[in-house]
Amino acid sequence: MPKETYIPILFSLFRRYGYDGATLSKISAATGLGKASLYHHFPGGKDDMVASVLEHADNWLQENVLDLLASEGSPESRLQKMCDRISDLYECGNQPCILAILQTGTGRDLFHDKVKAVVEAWIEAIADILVEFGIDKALALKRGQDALIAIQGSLIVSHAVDDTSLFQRTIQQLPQVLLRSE
Amino acid sequence: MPKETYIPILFSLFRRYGYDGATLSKISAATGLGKASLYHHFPGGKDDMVASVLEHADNWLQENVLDLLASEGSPESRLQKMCDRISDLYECGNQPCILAILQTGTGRDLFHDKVKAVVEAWIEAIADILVEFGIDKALALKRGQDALIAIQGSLIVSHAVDDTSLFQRTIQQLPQVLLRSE
DNA sequence: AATAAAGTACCGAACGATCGGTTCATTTTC
DNA sequence: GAAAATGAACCGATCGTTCGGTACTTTATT
Repeated sequence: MPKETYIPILFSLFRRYGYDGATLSKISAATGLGKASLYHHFPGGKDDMVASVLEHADNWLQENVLDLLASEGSPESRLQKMCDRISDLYECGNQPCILAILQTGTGRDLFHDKVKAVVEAWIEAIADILVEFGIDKALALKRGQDALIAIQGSLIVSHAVDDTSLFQRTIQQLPQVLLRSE
Repeated sequence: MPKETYIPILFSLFRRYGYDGATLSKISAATGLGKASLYHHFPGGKDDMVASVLEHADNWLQENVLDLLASEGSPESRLQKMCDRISDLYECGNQPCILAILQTGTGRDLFHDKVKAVVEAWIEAIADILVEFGIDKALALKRGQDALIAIQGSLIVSHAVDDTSLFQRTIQQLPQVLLRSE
């Protein structure tokens, strides 16, 4: 099996258990691969696996959000589509965000720069569409930040209180919150 | 030294490294205590330490937020004070939230119920003060949730992009956002 | 077309290091 | 002197990692 086969499995493991919690034993069991085989696909070991997962997430964001936000259609419909993709990514609020998870423990020191770059790109893409909509640039940037805050926060709180409707409500009202004139 | 002496150290270790990342070696080094001494104060081992930290955080929340929100003064000033305490707790956005951290890895399975209870109590305390202010009960509950979402989300995003002004801005505007009539 | 060489995918076994946890003799404190 | 607190050595288990090697497919050489 090619290396790409195991990326989704690694992705779900790392965002569930974090860098320190996702042990090679767990990874071996989940992928069905022996530890030695894992090192065939990812010579750099666990760090290599996380880096591959992050790269995969970066590509996903580019294709499903950034390109989408820069495409044609009304700002409302584009933001609406983004929210749909986001809801898929986090499985309606049932799955944590790898970007948030990787800010804890050993993972933070190793991948902070990459996480930062991805989050910043995301924020700027949202800000861009708001500027295009006619919103002041400084305000657009703040709202882009607020969008990420709402996404990450609703994921955290939804998991904490075991209620994904919280995440879904937040995502559903996100487009109008971002586009509101006030 | 009494056991309480080490709670703040454990607190800062666990919210920085998470359950799996905060190893006994790190804890021993940070507290200056040998493992035997740690097990004297916390016979239940690491789980006992985390439970004590969570209990400490629960007490902190009770004294600095819940009691405050239920005290006298205008809703604005009480919410304002809560935001000040919150800013202290998270050191102006420089420190993560233990409640968010403990939702990852091994810690999640062990402490999810306790985390859930603390977060729910927090949400309800905010909702109560909004009801007292004259806001509809259902809306007040949503805004209580939104408050926690804003706090947790701004912490995550601030750490991600290395900019605590994001957290500070969110906290600063929280009272008027919660009390807005609309 | 037959054969050699190279590459891909995988695994069992073991490595040294560190994990969380324990034991126990000794020191400190009152 | 009794009780609390501690340092040091140690436990089995697990950590991430490496090694040597097998099976199979693809490419290159003749």
